[in-house]
Amino acid sequence: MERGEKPATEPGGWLPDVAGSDRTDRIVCHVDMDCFYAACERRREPALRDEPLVVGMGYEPGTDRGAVATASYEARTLGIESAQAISVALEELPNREEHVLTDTGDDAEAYHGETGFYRPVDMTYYQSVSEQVRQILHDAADIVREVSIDEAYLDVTDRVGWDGTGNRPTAEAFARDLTDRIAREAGVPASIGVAPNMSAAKIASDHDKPDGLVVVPPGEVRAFLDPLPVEAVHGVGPVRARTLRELGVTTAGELATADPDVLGERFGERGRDLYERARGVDDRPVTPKGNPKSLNRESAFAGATDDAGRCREVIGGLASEVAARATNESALYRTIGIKVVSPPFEISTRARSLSGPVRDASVLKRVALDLFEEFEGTRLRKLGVRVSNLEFNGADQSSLGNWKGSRTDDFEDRESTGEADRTPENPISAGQASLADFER
DNA sequence: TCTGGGGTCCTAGGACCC
DNA sequence: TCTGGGGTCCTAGGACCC
Repeated sequence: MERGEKPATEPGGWLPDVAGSDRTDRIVCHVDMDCFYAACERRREPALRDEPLVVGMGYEPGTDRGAVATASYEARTLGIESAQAISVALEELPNREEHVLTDTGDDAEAYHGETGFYRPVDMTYYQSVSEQVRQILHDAADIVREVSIDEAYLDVTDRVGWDGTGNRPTAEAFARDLTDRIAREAGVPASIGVAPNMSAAKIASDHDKPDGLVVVPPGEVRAFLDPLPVEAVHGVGPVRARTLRELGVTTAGELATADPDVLGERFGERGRDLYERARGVDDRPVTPKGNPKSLNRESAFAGATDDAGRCREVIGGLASEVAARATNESALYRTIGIKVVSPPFEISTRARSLSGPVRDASVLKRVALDLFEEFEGTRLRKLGVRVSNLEFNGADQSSLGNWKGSRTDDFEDRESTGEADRTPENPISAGQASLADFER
């Protein structure tokens, strides 16, 4: 391999030329579940329907711990927002004699709600519902990209027509059928946006939630986007919105007619993207989701602690969990990192790369603890462990890279002997390398 | 609104290489 | 020997998304 040349199996590396990537007549569908976690809870507990419902994690009655993951629309009208502290959210719920299930399954004495409910996140269950939805989507479209547990893009160019000519259903009929089917078979509501590209489809699905169905045909994209606030454009959060406001840009239409050079100056590469998205231009092809780029586990203390022993314990626990996930995903990692958050909310990260990919829980743990040393005794509220620079082997390798062939079955759970390690520049094996790295 | 957990992508500066 | 240009990798931090 020439130096600098990326191995072809590199996750997130180049993709083969995907037919249709630069077509302007694509039909892209964005499916977005409405309040997915809350909808799942209602599916198995119908009494929660039409009630204000807060789903959160980490809540401990009487503390500020825990944040809202999803609030039902009924709860939102009461002022409850996602990411809000649960203690605050519960105060917004009207009172009645009713119990609230806590994360530990006990009734919380701290709260007697009225027509308001709290349920702890149950990811395993939501995953199972998500899987049902996933199967429906794959049945409905040839190309599906799952973005998250409750969101996916579909390229339905070959199955749907804008105007319904030929034997194809119209975009609207297709989307209507799809939401009906998801509701019927998976038991959860969805909103759908259809447009000529991913960005516009995403904005469309968001436009009329819940239970929305918005179709934006090719000729109408600009007219649809222009009046929307810039925040509607994917990639514009609070920080960029403020910067844009300083430039006099508050709507997507204004962003679309802003000076692209100025945007490039302020936002770098992203500026160009935002500009194009606001103009309704987005050539990214819908591609199936590849392998993850990093795996990470983090956890917050109730309050903050400067107890180094306790922190080391947590780091060790998180490291084991990350290692287990890596095994689960057949991932090898070359970079190990930690994240520490100190009050009020200062985030620091540290990372170290090994000379070869490994999958070794003890190395992971030791490197993580080693990186943590510099923070020992510091007051911390949160800790995290992460692995990145991942490589995959085995049958779960998705779509790309398998053709490289040679390195599929020569290692199991043992440490990697990845190809990269056998190059002339680096003849040592990954196992040796990782230990040498650690001791240095 | 003082903040949970799991991710992605981009940027800037430094080390290092030819 | 104090000096060019081109490039990659690594780390740390930031913004954003769900």
